Amino acid sequence: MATVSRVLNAPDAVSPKTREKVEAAIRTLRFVPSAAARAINSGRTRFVGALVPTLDNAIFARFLAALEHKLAERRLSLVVATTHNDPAIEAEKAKTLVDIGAEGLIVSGITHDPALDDLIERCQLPAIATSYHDPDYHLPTVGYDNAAATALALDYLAGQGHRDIAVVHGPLANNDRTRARLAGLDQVDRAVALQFFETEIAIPGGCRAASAVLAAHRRVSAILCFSDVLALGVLFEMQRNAVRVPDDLSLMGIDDLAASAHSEPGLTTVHLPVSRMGEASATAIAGWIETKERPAPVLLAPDRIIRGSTGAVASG
Amino acid sequence: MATVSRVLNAPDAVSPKTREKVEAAIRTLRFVPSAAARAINSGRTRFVGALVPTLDNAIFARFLAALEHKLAERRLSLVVATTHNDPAIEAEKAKTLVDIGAEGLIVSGITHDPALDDLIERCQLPAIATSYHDPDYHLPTVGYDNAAATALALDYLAGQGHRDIAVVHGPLANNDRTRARLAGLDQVDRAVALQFFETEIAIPGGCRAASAVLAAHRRVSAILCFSDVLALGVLFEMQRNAVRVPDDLSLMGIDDLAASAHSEPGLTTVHLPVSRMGEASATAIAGWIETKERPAPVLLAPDRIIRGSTGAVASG
DNA sequence: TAGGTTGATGTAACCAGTTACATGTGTCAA
DNA sequence: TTGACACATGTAACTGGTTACATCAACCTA
Repeated sequence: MATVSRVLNAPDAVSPKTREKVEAAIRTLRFVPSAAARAINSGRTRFVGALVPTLDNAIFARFLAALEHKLAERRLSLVVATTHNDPAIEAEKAKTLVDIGAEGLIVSGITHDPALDDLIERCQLPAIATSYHDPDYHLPTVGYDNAAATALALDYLAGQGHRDIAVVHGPLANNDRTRARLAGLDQVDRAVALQFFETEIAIPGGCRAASAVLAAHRRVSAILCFSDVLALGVLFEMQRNAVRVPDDLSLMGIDDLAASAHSEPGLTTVHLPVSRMGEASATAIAGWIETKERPAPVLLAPDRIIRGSTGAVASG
Repeated sequence: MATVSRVLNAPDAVSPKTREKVEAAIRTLRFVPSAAARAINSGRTRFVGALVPTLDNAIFARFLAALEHKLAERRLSLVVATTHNDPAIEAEKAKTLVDIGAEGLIVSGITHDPALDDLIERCQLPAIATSYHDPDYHLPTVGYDNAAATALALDYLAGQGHRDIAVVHGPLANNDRTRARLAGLDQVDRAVALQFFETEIAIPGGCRAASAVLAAHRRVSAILCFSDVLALGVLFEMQRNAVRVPDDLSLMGIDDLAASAHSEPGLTTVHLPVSRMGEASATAIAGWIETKERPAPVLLAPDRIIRGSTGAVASG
């Protein structure tokens, strides 16, 4: 028994001929070591859980891809669960992840069910809040400043002379990221009239919002979407209605999806460093698990990307 | 000890007052049951692993979303690992998943490293191959007939009078799905001249392929992309070059992404039922784990979706 | 009141490994 | 030849739960 364990974990400590005998026995007996038995001794299960709103938005897929990749480097696996922005589902799935042995948790934003906070507290579980920045939050945040991102966008549009702007955003319910982005607009010190359009964060949602913008009484010269997915939907709808972008209407997004760089016109947007966020989250949670030391919050700067979908308003 | 276990798993078997005492003790002692210890007894870890080529393509994200959802109904969690279409990485990550205790594996396609087959064999691990259909494969497949999907597409284009068609596809290396789709073209019994363009499966890949198509000596009247992501890239590139779709060139994809229904023009495509595939995979693997009985292969029919991106060739 | 039954609770074996420690064997120098 | 030491290997305790079984008290019936 002990020798088998040594062959598997420290082959050098066993003489070559015993090792070979054991290895032969392992093969003939089809012996497969039990992960649970190993876990009970090491206290390690070697996986962490990530709770994301959805996989349908490429922005989360990109985040998870980076997270998974970096975790794998630290020999950690990734369990994924989707919450559909419902704190109750999030808390429930978090419970399941803990029940199966997750060593840490990655969550989105800072709005959560008390049951989730309680779970993290009780289990003394390393947990990181992403897509958000708040150094005072009770969990370390790894993310960007959502308000700064929209401020960056609106500031640019205003700087281009736009005074009437439609803002297309996702549902406000249970979504602190969207609310923070909304709040960011107030940081811009310019005289701009805003009209707000709430819709589902998906291509059809963008299309519907675009129709609503076109149907609105007050005309706008630019549309700011809080997500590139929405902007892409808007772009398609504009093409359908023969509204030229950016000649008739400027369009700006936030996220910087892969598609945004290659659409026609290319989408002016604010790049959110979700890949780096995935890597930073992986590093933070892995470090926390290994050293037992809570990591510091990480703030990642968003970045304005100017492409062809925006133009200046002819003065006068 | 036994009583604590009973309070947690069968509260009715304990008298109310003992139960309360135990619950109070659990709270004050911050007792959290160990997942590993439970797993060692039940022999269940309650999670399965999925190995997908990438998360960047929305098609896999949609598959995983459905898979995760349906697994959750069966009280199973999902561990996700990406392979980048590299069989060696796939085998390595599969090993990691088994090491941490995955009760089953979901893989893509039927081209794998021998090490993976060996692992599945040795561990007697329930494993399902998706995105493919082959009733004779040594693992049960849950998927669609890739050859049938492209045949459906090419047949439609040929029926619309197209005789010169460009085929834009992803890398052939290590990708049996792409090769099967290529083989499907031969099933179409029509006189059609095909030109092939291999590129990376992503929007920029589609853009580059589109440029290549436009630069080719021989003109085509239609482009068939083996993936909607590619078709979207092609569409953007055509817009950039003022090539009208479908007036100047018909464009057809395969996948039916969310974006495809709402692009301008809407993308004619072959719908691949990846959500149903996710659900069916979840049902199959969960059933296999619970009943120990290997499930039957599942064949899901692809479906032609005609939208605005294709048109008939004017005869003569 | 004795005996049977029921329900609650404690005891200890068990799951499948890891690891500290004890034992055994072989090599080498004195 | 013997003691010292290194190295290999076996033994048993330990991880943290679950569960079969034993025990015991309370209640009901004969």
